[in-house]
Formats: sequence, C-alpha cells, structure tokens
Amino acid sequence: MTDIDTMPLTSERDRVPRYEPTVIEPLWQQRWADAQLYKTDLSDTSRRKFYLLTMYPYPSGDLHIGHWYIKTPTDAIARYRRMNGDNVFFPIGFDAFGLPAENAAIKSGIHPAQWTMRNIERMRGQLRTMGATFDWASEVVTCLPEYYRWNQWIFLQLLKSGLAYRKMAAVDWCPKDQVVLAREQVEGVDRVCWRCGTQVIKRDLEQWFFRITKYADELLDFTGIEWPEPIRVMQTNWIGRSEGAEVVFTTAESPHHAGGEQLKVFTTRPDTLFGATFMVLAPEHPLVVTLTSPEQRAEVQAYLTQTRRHTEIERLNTDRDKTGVPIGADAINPVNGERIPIWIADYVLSGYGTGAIMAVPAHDERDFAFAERFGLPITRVIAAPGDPDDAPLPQAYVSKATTDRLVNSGPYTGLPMPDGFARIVADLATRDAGSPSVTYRIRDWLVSRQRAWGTPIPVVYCEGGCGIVPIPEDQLPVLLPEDFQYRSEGGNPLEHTESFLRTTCPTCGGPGRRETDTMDTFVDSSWYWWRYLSPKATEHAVDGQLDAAWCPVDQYTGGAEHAVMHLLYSRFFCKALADLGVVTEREPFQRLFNQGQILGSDGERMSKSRGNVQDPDELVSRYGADSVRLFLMFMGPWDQGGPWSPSGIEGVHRFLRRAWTVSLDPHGQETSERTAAAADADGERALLVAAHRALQGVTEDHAGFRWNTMVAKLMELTNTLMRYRGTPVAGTAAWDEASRLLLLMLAPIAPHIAEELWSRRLESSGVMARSIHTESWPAFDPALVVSDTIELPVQVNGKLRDLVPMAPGLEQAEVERRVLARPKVQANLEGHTVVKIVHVGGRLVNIVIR
RNA sequence: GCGGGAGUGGUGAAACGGUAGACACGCUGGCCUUAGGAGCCAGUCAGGGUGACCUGGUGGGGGUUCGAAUCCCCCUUCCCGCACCA
Repeated sequence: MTDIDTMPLTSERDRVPRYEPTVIEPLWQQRWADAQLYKTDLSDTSRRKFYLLTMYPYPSGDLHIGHWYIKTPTDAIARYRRMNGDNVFFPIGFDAFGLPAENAAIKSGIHPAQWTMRNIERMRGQLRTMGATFDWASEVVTCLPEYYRWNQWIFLQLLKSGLAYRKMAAVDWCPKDQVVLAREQVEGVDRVCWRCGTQVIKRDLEQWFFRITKYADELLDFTGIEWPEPIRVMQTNWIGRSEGAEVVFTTAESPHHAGGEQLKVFTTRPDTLFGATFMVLAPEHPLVVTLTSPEQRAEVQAYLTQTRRHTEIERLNTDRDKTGVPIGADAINPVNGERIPIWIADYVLSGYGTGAIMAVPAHDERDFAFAERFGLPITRVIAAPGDPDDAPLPQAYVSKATTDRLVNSGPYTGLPMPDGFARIVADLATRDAGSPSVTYRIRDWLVSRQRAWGTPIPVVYCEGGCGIVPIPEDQLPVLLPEDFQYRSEGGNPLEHTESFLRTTCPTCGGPGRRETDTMDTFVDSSWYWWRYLSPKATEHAVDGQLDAAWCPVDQYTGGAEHAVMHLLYSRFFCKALADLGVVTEREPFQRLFNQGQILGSDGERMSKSRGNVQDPDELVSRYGADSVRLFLMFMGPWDQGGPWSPSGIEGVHRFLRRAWTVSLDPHGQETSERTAAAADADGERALLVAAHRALQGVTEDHAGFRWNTMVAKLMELTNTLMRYRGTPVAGTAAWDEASRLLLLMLAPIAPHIAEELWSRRLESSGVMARSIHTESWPAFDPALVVSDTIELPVQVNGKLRDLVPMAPGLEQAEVERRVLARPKVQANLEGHTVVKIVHVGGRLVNIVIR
C-alpha cells in the first residue's frame, strides 16, 4: 500500500479536478431551478421584452435528438438575449391530445390520459437534462380542461361570427386511424395519411369547418414579418390565388332539354374564349343528371360509377390517359353564340372553381390531350409575334407573353393579348355574361375528428327540434369523460359512452345528444403561445393586457414540416381572434426560423422501425449535455440538419476539456518546452487581439444563429490560450481577460461548464459567488480587433503572388512602393507592362499587367 | 410538369465579389505514459520539387469583372414542397 506522503504532488490530475459533466450538470440545473433563475416576470416593463417560442413537443414519451437540435440552440438565444438585458420569456408545454395516445390505449388498454400524463412526466425530466432555461411556471398541457375549455370557447366565438360551420362533405378518411383528415394532412401523389402512411378513402360525412378561406388574401400578405422564403412560397402556393374571370355559358335547346340554364366556368384565360371548342363538367357537377340526353344516359351512368370507384390516386395521376364521355347536350359560348358539346371528365375537379371548364385545347395542355384523344376540334386563338394565324399546333401553346396577339377571335382579332383579355371581360360584364373573378385553391379547414382523445366540440343536437345548439359559455368546459372504452370494431368510443352522450338541450331543456366529434389537435396549437401568458386564468382564454405587452412572439423556432398546417392555421387564428377583439395583433410570429432535420446515420428519417434512432440520453450520460449541445451546433448551419454521425462529438468534448484546462490550469507543467512562445514579446497583445476578435465574431454569429462558426471561433481562442499555457503570458492580465471572455462567450451555448468554471474563478479571486448567466454580454474593444502588422496579399492578374508584411493604414503610394520592391512581385512583372494597380481597402492589392 | 433549396478535400464544413478549404472528424508521424478508446506537438486538396515554391482545383459549359465557390445565362445531379387547380 502506498504511503500517502510519498505520492507525487504535481501530477496534473491531482492538482486540477477533472471535467466531469455528469457530476456538475445536474448540480447546476438544480441550483438554477432553486434560484428560479428563469421564471419570467411578465409585468416587468423596465427591460425590453423578448418572447422566444419553440414548437411545443408531442409527449410521445421519448425526447429525440431532433428535439435537442431545435431546442438547445433556441435556449442559447434565450441566454444570449438575457445577457444583453432583455426580459426573455421562453416557455414550454405539451401538445397533449392526439392519435398516438389512442393507439397506445387500444393496444395496451391503458387510458390515453394516463399514457399521456406519464409521458409528460418523463419528458419533463428529459427536457431538464438539456439545461435549457424554460419557464416551467408557464407550462401548458393541452389535454387538461383548464386548456381545452378555451378551445371550446374559441370554437363558440367562431361559430357565433360565422367562422365555424357544419356541412356535408366528401372527406378524406384514414381507414387505419379511423379518422377524417384535413386536406393538408393527406400527402403525396399516393394520397396517404400524414401520420400512418395508409392510403385514404373518400367518405361523405357531416363535418365542422373553420372558414380560413375568408382570410385567403390577408394570409398571402407577409409584409412586416420575417419568415423564411420557402415557407412563404409554400403558403402562397397552398392558398393558390388565381385571377381570371367567371364566364357564363348557357345550355342550348335540344330535343330532351329546353335550354337556357346557366353554366358558369372559371378561367384564367378569358382572352382565349373564341378557342373554346367544348365544355367539360366534373362528374359530380349538379347539372349532369338533368342535362344528360336519354341516348347518353347509360354511358354517362357507367362513367359516373367508374369514377366513384376510382381512388383519388388514380384520378390524380397526371400520366394517365384522359377519360370522359359526352352527355349529349350543348352549351352556347356567350361571346360568339356557338354551340359546343358538353362532356364530363374526371380531370375536372368538382371542388375547384365552379366545377366546370370551357375547354380551349389550343392553349391548355390538358384540354389539348383530351381533344386529341376524342377527336375534338382545336382552334388557335393566340399567336406569338411572327406566327401565322393558322400555324398548326403540335401541342398546346400556353405562353402568356404580353407580345402575343389574338387571332380567329371575331372583333377582337389582332388585339395584343392583354388588351383582348381586358376587353373580352369588360364586354361580357356589360351583358351579365361574365365578370372578373378570383379563385383560391385553399379550402376551409376541416376540424372534426371522430376520435375520443381530443377537445369535445361544444354543441348539442336537440331531439326536440331546436336543432344544433351551442353550449352556453358559462357551462364550459364540456368535459371529456374518463370512462370511455375502446371497442374491438373501432370507431369513436364517445358514441357509445352514454354518460357523455345523453344530455339536455340548453335551449329547451328536453333530451339532447352531444356532438361526439372532437377537434383536430391543430386547433390546440393554433393559439397556445397566448395561453403561456396566463395558463391558469379562469376568466379568459387570453389575457388582453399581457397580449398587448408580449405579443407577437419575437422569435419562433421549429420545423418546416408545419408550413401549410400549424403555421398557416396559427396565422388564421391570429387574424380571426383579432377580428373578435380577443387579441390586438394580426400576425402571431414576428420572426420564424426553421431548423433542418437530423437524419439517421443512413441518411433516412430517424424512426424506430428503421432502427436508426439516436438516443440523446445515452450521449448525455457519456459526454454531458454541454457537449451534445455544442456538437449539434457545430455540425453545420442550423437550417441544414443532416445525417447523424457520432464521430464528431469527440471533437467538441475535447474542446470543452481544453477550455477546462486553460481555465483552471494556466501554467501546466512543461514550461521548459514553451520557449518559442515565451520568446514572443508581444504575446500578451496577441492574446488580447485573439480574444476580442473572437468576441466580435461570436457577437455577429449570434445575430445570424451561426452556431457552427461561433463554436469554431471559441475553439480557435482556446487553441491560442493553449499555445500560451505554461509560458510567462499565462499569469498576466491579458491571459485573465482572454479566459474571462472565453467563459462569458461559452455561457449561452455550454451553460453548465461556463457556470462551473466561472464559480471557481470567482472563488479563487475571493469574489462573491454570482451566476455567469446573470452577467452582461461583454463588448469588444475596437482598438484590439486590429493587429499592428498585416500580411498584405498581393495578386498579379488576380493570382496570389506574395504576402507583404506591413503596418495597416499606409498610404496607397507607400503600399505600392513596398509591394513593387518585393523580389517575388518583380519576378512576376518581368517583361510585362503594369496596366493598373487595384487597392482593396488596405486588404489586398491586385497588379494588372499586360 | 410547376415552385423552392443545394452540389467545395476521405468526412462534417469555412470563405462582406478579394489569400479557397477556417474549425473539427479521420488518418500519418512524434512526445509523454506501466498502460490507455487519456493528454501534448507536427503533418494532411491533388500533381511536381529536398526546399522556399510551381501548376491545377469549388458538378459541367459560357459570360460579367482587375479579380467569381460567390453575380448572370445554359446544362446536369440530388433533396424538399405541390401536383390534371382550368
């Protein structure tokens, strides 16, 4: 056994404590929580407010590396803004209603509420391991009545103002999840459910809708908010505004039909009206039955049956040959009185425009394909400059060039395209046969779900004849029953839960039946950030004063996958609630950032079934939260994401250990080997310059969320400190300043190690303990970011030829004199004439020679 | 098909129109250590040269510029969104 007195005293490991993140991190997390360091005083108006929001998680039960990827850099924003003096509000909550809880319930028999709350408990613990500064006092959990009663209240306000309504609709139904989907929740050409990937089918059901279309134009306007271009483009395309005209055709008289009925079509090309050679109705068009001639009835009926049998996928497959049948009736073109045949075809969609089109095969690819297939006439009515009027068309000519002119268009022939467009619309309008018109692709938001685990829609169907009766506000919430049972045959268990179902009509007091549909969970997430401000308030959904003080959200972070769902619904809610007087702003999120996605190491989306999921807990227990945070920041630009590769985490972990070493052990042991660096007379200044340059760069990187280059700069500074470690520079004020700045810069991104080293630093200098996270962000010294010598790059004809050491700020003539005196420059000029010399702000010289 | 984004070492990536490859990973060599999946130092785009250096090089081809990874045009590949929307 070794005698304790004989053990070497100077071993580095014994003198300096090791960096053990798993020991210090929980400790600091606990202290921060105890000190309520991150509880925001919402009434404090003495500082600038900063509402920082990150998309709240679904409580699936496991925190994913993707949660870390979005949330820990967002936490760095929060910490940085606090160091800059802002009053930061950074709340967190749980998007707690939804299908996975029900699927778990069906599978294992556990009630969705129990499953969800248990997961939330677990995820709260996991979220705390990030060391993030969430204000847990403001937490919202959407499956609790204290939250969802306000979903119901909002629903009633929308109902009252006509923004919520009920109608029969052909809806997308997921047979696996047994649920109706909003249009946005059906994905791809295959028409699959966004959650489970099952192909959806069409069903006719009475459904509740929110009238988002009322705000279509306002939703197209992004002025004043800073959102990423791709999201704005996606929302714009999704809303799909088309300007054109509605043109009224009339049905022609025929042996089986008196004619004279109006057939409206929407077109973006009224200028091509003379080229309309037939008309096509969607198979579902209401006039199909009355217009069909006896001779065509059998054929039309067969086509309708076939269409109904076709899945959406087959109908929407653009490669498929066009199909259709004539219905044996004609329409009259209002512009020239011509009779054109009416067809039905499934390429015309009943849900868009008027469900009927005028077909102009010469100038529309789809109509062209249809006309070719069925031998219908093709008449050119638009010609490019230089094209003869009757130049044959091997394919549709769809250009909308303003230099085109109208041909074969009666009185409009020869007019430039834009003039023809305007005059045809104007002339139709005077005869009540058409008018300018705008159509949108966006449909109203279908919010009914035939599921039990959601917010009950607060209406009653009176059995005494009062109809659909809203629940009075003072009777909210309509509580979700706790005793519903899932049945083997599927369906909504609420329909079989008598205690819930049977009720009295609020109007007449007679027997009534509750609505068993619940709301889409996207209703919950369309307003949750307002609820964070007063999560327990019982008298209102949103605290008006706090809304005025704190909203809109200054910075929102989250994934781009919600581009046309959550992010669009939230904007809609904001505008609707503003019109209802609930809030004052019309846009919810001032600035939006979409982080990239972390993929599995195989480059595929992380999923349990692929077995490529990276568990953050395991990494945290091995390297600590700070290393995981830093690694995620260091792997590349934040908006890029990328495949997971664990190899690099060693690098950032090594960096933190080095920061630990330079901070606690500036002198090291092997001083004798540092003679080269020690001889550097200007070491102190070089160190200060390195520190202040890093500070300047890091400050800039914060503004653009450029975490990767920020970490790189801190690595460089640490490397510089390491070079001077053990030299005479190590004990100086310059060293002290550089290592102080290093810790302050580390604080937002690696909060635990920064706090630990900061506390040791204060302790060793006898200063009262104070959290680094209450310190101010330092300012760099402009005099220290310029060094006293530069190596001026010299190019000859744009190629680098020499680096000339000199003092910065010399006059151009002097710079030229020194540059031209260089042998290497001389050698390159040999035998050539100098044309000119370009000076780039003292940063570079380019000598142009011939 | 339409719209958006992106192609830079073996890898992740840097680079206000101005020294291409910062910072890391990996690899190679050295030091230290009883040992180390610990730490420290050096090297690492390709080709040539003992070397200071020279030549080529940012998916391909053109252009603008004293100067282009960066701006413009054409082509090409990959990723994302929409997809018969009249």
